[in-house]
Amino acid sequence: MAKYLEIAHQLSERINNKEYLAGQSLPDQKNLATEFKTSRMTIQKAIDVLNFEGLTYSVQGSGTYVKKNADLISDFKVRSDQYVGLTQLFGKNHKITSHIIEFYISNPNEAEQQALKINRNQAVYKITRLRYIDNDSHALEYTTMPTNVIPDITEEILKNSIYNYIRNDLNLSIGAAYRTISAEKPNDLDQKHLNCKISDPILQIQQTVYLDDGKPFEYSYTRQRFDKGKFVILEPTHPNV
Amino acid sequence: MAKYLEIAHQLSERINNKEYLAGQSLPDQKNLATEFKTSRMTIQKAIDVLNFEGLTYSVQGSGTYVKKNADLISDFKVRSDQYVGLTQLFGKNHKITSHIIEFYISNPNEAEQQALKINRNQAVYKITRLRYIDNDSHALEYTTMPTNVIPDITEEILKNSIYNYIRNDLNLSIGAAYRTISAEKPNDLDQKHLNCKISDPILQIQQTVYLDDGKPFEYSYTRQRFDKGKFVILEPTHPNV
DNA sequence: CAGTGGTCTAGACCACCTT
DNA sequence: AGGTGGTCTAGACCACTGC
Repeated sequence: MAKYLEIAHQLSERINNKEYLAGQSLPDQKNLATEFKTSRMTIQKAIDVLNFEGLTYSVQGSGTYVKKNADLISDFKVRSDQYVGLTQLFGKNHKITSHIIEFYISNPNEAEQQALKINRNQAVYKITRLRYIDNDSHALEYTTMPTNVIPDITEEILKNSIYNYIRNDLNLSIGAAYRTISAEKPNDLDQKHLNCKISDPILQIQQTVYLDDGKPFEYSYTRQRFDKGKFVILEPTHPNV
Repeated sequence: MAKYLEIAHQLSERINNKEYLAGQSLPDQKNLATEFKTSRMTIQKAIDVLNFEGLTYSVQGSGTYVKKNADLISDFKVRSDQYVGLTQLFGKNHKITSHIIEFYISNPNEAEQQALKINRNQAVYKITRLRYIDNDSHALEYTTMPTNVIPDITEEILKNSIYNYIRNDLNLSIGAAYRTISAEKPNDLDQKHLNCKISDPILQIQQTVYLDDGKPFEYSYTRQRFDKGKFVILEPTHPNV
């Protein structure tokens, strides 16, 4: 492990242990450099990590201070060591299963072509799954993936987690995600599969997900009954640039 | 302007101008250091900025590559140079106005105490506004702010933007935001003010917003009719740590 | 193996906050 | 003025990739 990460880790433990108190400052960089027997640049890289994580913030000419919501930040970080497929979001304490409603190969429509940056001739998987959390039908998921980017999907994979397949078997790493969240009226399929009344709103998350290198590999909709889930985000500050 | 930011800026322009093509690599750090007459550390800080912004990514032992969705990233960055009050999100091309429905000082309820980290005796502003975009009623906003953190709010301020007041007049800088997005059934007030039927879903954004130093200053709900807006996010990768 | 990015050093100067 | 963080240097060694 790099020295600066090691130091960042130790400092964050001190913050968690209240050795450095919220609102108060850390020792100055020169002293930290002496204590950790390293150079100031390395201390600064460590502090950059803490600042990025939102545990601390630095004021030029004054010092580096522990944020007053440092605890919230740490909490959230644990919960969102994820990447959003349902499996990641709920996998720890709950059992996720899937029923495959549709699964076939076809050509992309215009929205899909645009989002996935492919043309009409590039075949895509079309996947419709009903997802269960602890045997309770939870969400309808419509997924489109180009066959050349994510090859050889099987029903077996769909019954578990596509994301685990992408990461572990295809050994690809997932990058950014672009999401649009909206409230919708339930359509016939929602009412049938999600067991909802005509007056029950639907929370829809539409997302395009990209690989590390920026290539889009998934265009999907997830629809769930309004009382079955919320979407949570922590938006950090980025005082950069 | 710091040299590394200047270099980052120039490199990002080259990416926008397709001098460096998507999927291809930048010149190596040593050459860039020579070109910009600087040290490798400084080049690396510049590249860190690009990587952070999602324009590029680096692979140890191989090179630094332009992401294939670099254009999407730049686009989004422009649109979200914000901070989420409605004013920021829509202010450019649209006229935002507000009708004040309620505005008084009171004591916080339990949820507010917890979110704002205050006790029952700390007075808070309670603000209910109906917000218009281009004279079209768009959203109901329920805001709670501690009077000691954000003092001297007036009706005049509420008719415009609280966020501009916080930034420009109080000279405070806004930090992270924690949001929960959900779909809800319309209540009586929604139906009255947002002109919606009982079957029209509501998109609700509940947020706690923090200052730079981590002190929470706003706990609010924004409710809008399902067909009046969506919530959009771009979630970057953070391969750190 | 050569070439790349990742880390680290020991010091320097600057910009800014505090008093 | 003194102390703090922000930047920068010129070089070094290491870890990894890809031929």
